Amino acid sequence: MKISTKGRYGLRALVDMAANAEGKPISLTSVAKRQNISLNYLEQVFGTLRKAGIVISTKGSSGGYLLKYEAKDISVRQILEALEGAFSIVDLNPMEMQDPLQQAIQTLLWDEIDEKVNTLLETRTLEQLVDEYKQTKDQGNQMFYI
Amino acid sequence: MKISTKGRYGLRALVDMAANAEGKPISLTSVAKRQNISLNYLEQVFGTLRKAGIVISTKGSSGGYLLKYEAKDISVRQILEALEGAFSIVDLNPMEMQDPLQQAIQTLLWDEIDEKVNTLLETRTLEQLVDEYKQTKDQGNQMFYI
DNA sequence: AGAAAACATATCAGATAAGTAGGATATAAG
DNA sequence: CTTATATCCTACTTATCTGATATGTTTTCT
Repeated sequence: MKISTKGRYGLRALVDMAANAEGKPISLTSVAKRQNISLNYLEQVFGTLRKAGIVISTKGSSGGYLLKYEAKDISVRQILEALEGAFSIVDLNPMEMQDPLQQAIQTLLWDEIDEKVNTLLETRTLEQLVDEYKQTKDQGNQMFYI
Repeated sequence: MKISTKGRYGLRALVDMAANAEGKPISLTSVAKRQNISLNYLEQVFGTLRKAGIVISTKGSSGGYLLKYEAKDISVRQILEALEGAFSIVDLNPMEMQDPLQQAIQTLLWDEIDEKVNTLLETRTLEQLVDEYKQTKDQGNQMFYI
């Protein structure tokens, strides 16, 4: 019941991208360096993000990736759904679904969890993460200027 | 990011047990039949539940399992924690934890999800599930008596 | 022309999940 | 006192997923 590294790394890389954006495409090489993630692995992740319509790419020298929409219009749910599939706390096998007892558990537990989590993921945007990141980063740097 | 069959089957089996309780121990054989779960697998699951202090067992003929406490005093969280470990939506590797960006994501996302889910699991009791089950089961049976 | 980037597959080792198998031990019932 | 019915215990198996790594091909700016 965990979010895998694919989702975590992808999300982190996107925040990094958005935080370091200046209009021009950002290379995965630079993201990989800053975030200490294998370039090869990041390429796979961004392939998925591109196919999901979250980023756009330009090939060739001085190419790279850009967000397809503004950070405030990209929800965390979109991102994680692209990388991990839609969130659902359980994955029932056919036999379980027929069980009448299962219905009770589904209603009181799984459905409620799914709803709460999905609502939160839907609410949180990439922009919020970027803002929070910049803020905490600045706090960290302040100590050098006191 | 799923609850595994161990947790799902265990929870279902416990609700079944509680719903069919009459004071005397209930054998896993009967639970396995009603719930269509492999007896061998259930035995492993109930071994864990016993060690976690959720059920007590009596061996031998006409032996079986009983809830250690009343159903209203057993939270779903206790059960799932015994079978799956404490709920936490992510499991970070050491490198990630040091990342400053990670902190932002942790605060705005993972911590909030963990808190919401754990609160729900803590609130829901075995008794609630049993009640819901009995109710929906009765509704299903009513059609035969109209 | 050459460097730097995305893009595309294939491969691989390790971990985990989901069960199976086979017996050992305990105890109530007949 | 024997037999059936339980729990209890541990090892094994099989399949799938994860987290990469490796090796190139294609594209485009300089």
